[in-house]
Amino acid sequence: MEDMEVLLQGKRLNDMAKVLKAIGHTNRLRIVQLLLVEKELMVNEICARLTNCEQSLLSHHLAALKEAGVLACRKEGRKIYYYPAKPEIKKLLNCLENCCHE
Amino acid sequence: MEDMEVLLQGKRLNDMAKVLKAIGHTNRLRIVQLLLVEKELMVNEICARLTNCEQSLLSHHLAALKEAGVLACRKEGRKIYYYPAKPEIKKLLNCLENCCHE
DNA sequence: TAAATATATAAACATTTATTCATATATTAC
DNA sequence: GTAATATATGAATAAATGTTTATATATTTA
Repeated sequence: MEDMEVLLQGKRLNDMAKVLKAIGHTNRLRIVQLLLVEKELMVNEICARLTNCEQSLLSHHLAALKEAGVLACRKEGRKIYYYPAKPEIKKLLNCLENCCHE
Repeated sequence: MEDMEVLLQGKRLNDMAKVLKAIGHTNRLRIVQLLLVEKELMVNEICARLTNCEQSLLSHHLAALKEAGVLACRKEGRKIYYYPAKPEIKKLLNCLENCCHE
């Protein structure tokens, strides 16, 4: 019972750390902010708005953000639109911004 | 002017990513949670509460968290107490927890 | 169905971050 | 001032993450 609680805490911590790792990267953070503002964008459009992030690299970033549960996507023909996976993401980013006023 | 805004954004993003990187690690996240609950703890006490984290490694972790502006510390004799650097840290962790209900 | 477009994937390599281990510093106690 | 305690530091190594490059897949268009 105690064991189980410890394990759950551990899993929870892992999930939390995973989200932090996913967005703890300048370009990935920028991607998330971009999608919070624009609601959703296709890969191409995201790529165009970033610096130092070519197609394949962006694809890796998006996969990481999706895997961490930060972004989700939907397919429309050959285009794929990415968007924030849940409203809590926006709140998280707001809190983060508040943490970083100098 | 525009240049400056871009740079400031860049710096802001960097600071934000820095905080995320600092706490995006299971044991460091645990440290922060611990200190949010206990208000403050000396290094030894933190060490005792963690698994897989010997003195020197903990010291490196604490330095990283301090450097990122997540923790602060005060010295009392030969003991050093660490504590959350600002109240926004607690809010950030709360938001993070909300992000990770499954 | 061949070419073009949009995106993903996988392997190789580069860079960063985490961990260990040995040692240093500062403070207190004897 | 020597020993003990509490913590930090630095260099070496190990492990994880980021980036590139080349190629694959899926969809649409001609």
